[in-house]
Amino acid sequence: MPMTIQETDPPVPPDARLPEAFYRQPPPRLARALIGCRLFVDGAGGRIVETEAYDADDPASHSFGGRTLRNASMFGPPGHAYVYRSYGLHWCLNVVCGTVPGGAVLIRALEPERGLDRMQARRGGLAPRDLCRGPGRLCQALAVTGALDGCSMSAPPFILAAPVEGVAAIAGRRIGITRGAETPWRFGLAGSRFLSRPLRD
DNA sequence: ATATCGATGCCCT
DNA sequence: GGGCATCGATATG
Repeated sequence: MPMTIQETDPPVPPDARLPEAFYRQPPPRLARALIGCRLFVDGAGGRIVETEAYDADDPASHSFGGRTLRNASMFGPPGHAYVYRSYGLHWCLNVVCGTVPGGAVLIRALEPERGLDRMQARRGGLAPRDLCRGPGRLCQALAVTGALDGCSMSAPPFILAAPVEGVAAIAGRRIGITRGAETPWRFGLAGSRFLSRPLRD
């Protein structure tokens, strides 16, 4: 008989919905606040361990040059998704936020907790550690595509829930950008093994 | 451990 | 045509 992993999913948080005001804060603050939150897409996902902030005054941000067809969701309501295609092949998920238009938080990594079997099936049977370690990998594991661009994070298929335990977040420089590289708007859960890379200044 | 490279879509000049 | 908010494979210390 083949060795199978029996899933022992922890319970879904009873009230997943975060208040609308939660998303009305500047991207760096929301990026920090999202560390430790739980993100599920159709029940698959886990604890967010890595984020990055972007805003309209930021040369690294897709919203920097103003509204276009691709970034239109960044100028829509806070608390909705901005999903874009990266390097022609990957998808990346952001949470739109801020007190002015053009802000978003990129979800870069999470610690898988629920739906391990589905995530592994989508990711070629990789170990849990490698399922959601990076924004493109995370979207593949959770089946996030452009079809979810503009959708509310407070409605199916999304669940985004506040942490149930204390969170120690640390900051560093963002990854994979050329402009605005000094800005320390990358946040990570201290000590997590599920980061895409260690946090660096 | 770090470095380099190719794949690939599409927005923008 | 240039430039990516990436990934996986390969090469080398």
